[in-house]
Amino acid sequence: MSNNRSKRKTLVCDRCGNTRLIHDYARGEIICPVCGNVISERAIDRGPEWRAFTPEEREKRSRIGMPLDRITPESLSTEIDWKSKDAAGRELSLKRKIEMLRLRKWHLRTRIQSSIERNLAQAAIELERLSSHLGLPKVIKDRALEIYRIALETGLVRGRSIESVMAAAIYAACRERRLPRTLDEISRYTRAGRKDVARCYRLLIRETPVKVPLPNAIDFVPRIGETLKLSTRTIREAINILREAQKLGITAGKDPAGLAAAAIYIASLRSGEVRTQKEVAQAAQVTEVTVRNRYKELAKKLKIPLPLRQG
DNA sequence: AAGACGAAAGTGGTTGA
DNA sequence: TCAACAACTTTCGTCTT
Repeated sequence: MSNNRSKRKTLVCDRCGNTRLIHDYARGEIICPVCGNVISERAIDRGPEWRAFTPEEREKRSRIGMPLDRITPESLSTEIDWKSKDAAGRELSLKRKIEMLRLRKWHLRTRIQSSIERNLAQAAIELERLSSHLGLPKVIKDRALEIYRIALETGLVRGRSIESVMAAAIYAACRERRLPRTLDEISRYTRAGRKDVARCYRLLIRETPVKVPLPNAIDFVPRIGETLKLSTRTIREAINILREAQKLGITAGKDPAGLAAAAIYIASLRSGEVRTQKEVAQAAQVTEVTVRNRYKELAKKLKIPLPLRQG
C-alpha cells in the first residue's frame, strides 16, 4: 500500500526490513508489527521489553519497583525540647524564651509540611516514571500532580500505595483533559494492578472535588486515527458518524473505544482508506468482534447501506 | 490465503435485593 | 453478600473475496 502522506519520514525496521511500522503514540514508540522490534527514536525511557498478559506474569517479569527508602522521618528530624534552659543549664531570658517558642512552632510546622513534601517528592518520581512510559504531555503531568496533592491532603493516600493513587490521579487528569488513556494502559506499568488503581480512582472522584467529564467516544477517535495513519478527512467523518449516533442516543453504556473503532472502520471504508477490522481493533485495543458488533449496529441505526465497498 | 461473519461460551464489573 | 445482568472477549467454524 503506497503511502500518500509522504511527509512522514519513512522508517525501516532494522531487524527485518519491514516498512509498515506502527506508531504507538501511547508509548511514544515506533513498533514493527512483523518482528516486534522497537525502533523508537527516543532512546531513553522505553517501555519494558517484555509483555505480560496476566498480573502473575507481570509480577514475575517486572524487575523494577519503588526505590528503597531507608531514610525514615525519624532518622532525619530533630527536636527542640521544651526546657527553658540553655545547653549549660542556665535560665534563658524572657526575650530568648519567646524566640524559642516561635522557633519550636515553626519547626513543628516544617515537619508536617515536609512530610507532605516528602510524599509529593516520592509521588513526583512515580509520576515521571509512569508518564514517560505513557508519553504524557506536560499539562497532564502538572494536573496529575495537582490532583495527587489534593488526594494527599484529603488523606486518601494513607494506607494506600503512592503508586496506585498516582496512577489514579493520572487517569483522572487524562480524562479531565479529554486525552483518553485506558485504565489498562496506565495500570500496566504499576505494581498495584488495574483493580487497585480503579478503586483509588473511584475514591478520588467520590472523596475530592475533582470532577471528570463522562467518557466520550469522539475523544478516542483522533488517537486511533493517528495510529492507523488515516487522513484528517476520514477522522472527521468518523467523528460525524459518532455525533449522529449520539443524537440518536444509541451510544449509552457502550465501550467508547469500541464505538470509536466502529466509526473509524466505517469511515475508512467510505473514504477508500480501507483498514481491516483487525487493524482497527488493534489500534483501539478492543476485539474484532466488538468492532463488528458496533459497526453493524451503527450502520443499521444510521441507515448506512451495507455492504460498504471502497470508492 | 486473508478477511469478514456470527454463534456460543467465558470473563469481569455493575446493580439491586 | 449474592445473583442477575449487560457489555465485552475468546474461540472457532463457515462464508466471501
